Amino acid sequence: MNDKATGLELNHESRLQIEDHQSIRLWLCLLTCTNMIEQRLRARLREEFATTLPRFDFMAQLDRAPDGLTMGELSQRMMVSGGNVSGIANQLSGEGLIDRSPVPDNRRTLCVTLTDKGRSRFADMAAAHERWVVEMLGDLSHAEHQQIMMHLTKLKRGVAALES
Amino acid sequence: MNDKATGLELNHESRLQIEDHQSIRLWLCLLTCTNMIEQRLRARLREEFATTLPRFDFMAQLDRAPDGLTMGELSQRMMVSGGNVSGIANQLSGEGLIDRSPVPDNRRTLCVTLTDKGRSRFADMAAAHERWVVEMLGDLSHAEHQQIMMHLTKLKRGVAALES
DNA sequence: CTTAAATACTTTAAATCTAAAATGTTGGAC
DNA sequence: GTCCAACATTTTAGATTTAAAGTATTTAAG
Repeated sequence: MNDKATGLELNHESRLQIEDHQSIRLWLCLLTCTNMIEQRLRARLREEFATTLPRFDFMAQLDRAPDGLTMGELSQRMMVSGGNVSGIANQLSGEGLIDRSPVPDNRRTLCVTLTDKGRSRFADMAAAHERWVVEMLGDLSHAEHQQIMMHLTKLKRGVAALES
Repeated sequence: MNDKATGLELNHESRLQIEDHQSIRLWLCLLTCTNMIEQRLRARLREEFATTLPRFDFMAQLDRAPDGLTMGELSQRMMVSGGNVSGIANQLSGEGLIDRSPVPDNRRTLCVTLTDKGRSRFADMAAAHERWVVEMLGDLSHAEHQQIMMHLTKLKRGVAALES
């Protein structure tokens, strides 16, 4: 189907191979980009705020959801295991940065929210975090941003649509 | 600088905010994509080959470098700490999948290569891995692949060029 | 009502990962 | 030659992460 796009005439075997290598290369490129950015953010959060990326992510999710989130929702949105969320919640709760309050009509569920202290602590970190991300991605123009977003969104939908 | 590109007239404050949010959104999109793909690959490697992504990555790096790699090179290419590489190397060496041979003119350095057993074991996994990646990224056309690669490569260079 | 399956969360055990210290090696500077 | 900084790797200690088992609660079927 891509023969027309490339204008090359290749037999099935070699075309398939090329397609495969292309996908692998794209995947490795994606992975490298993400790792590079992640490591820089991780290092800066540690140096300047003595915290970790998952802890920051946990608070960011809560900041985006003013009504609070359940542990399960946090696990889904952070894309980590439930046990992991429990552990981070214990830390942050111990430091007075979040509250875990029972939900009236379901005693299994906990609603997690930022405390005032947590919200103001997060605000400082978020401002720096945003500066760092803009510093790293700012080279790209508005149009390029939109193009990549469009492609990655399509990619994301394709992956999410797969069974299993 | 992007005012012209967007055609919108925004004051500095709001334009900056929008730019920031855009970079953040792009970063989160990138992160989500990578995590989704990574989790699927991780699960499949575990289910079908009883191995982990870092072990696979370790062997993949060696497969791509027939002359072998030093521990330091492996650490750099895998983007993980040296200690981590040592640990995985111990595992794989214990299973007879890699060799660690001293380098004649530098007794600090070890040259790591795949054994025949390691190479054939990796071949099976690589074939499946390639199928999985193509299955996930195959929705995109050749042209789209190239565009994303181009943008991500630019992004990567931008990040790598930053000081510190 | 009773039971069983599903849900929300926590705990546990094992693997992974990191930063920092330790070990051994090399290559000049003097 | 001696010393000292840089290098390549391993070890260590501690934090993070995961899958799976465990606990408690809810839902719904019989």
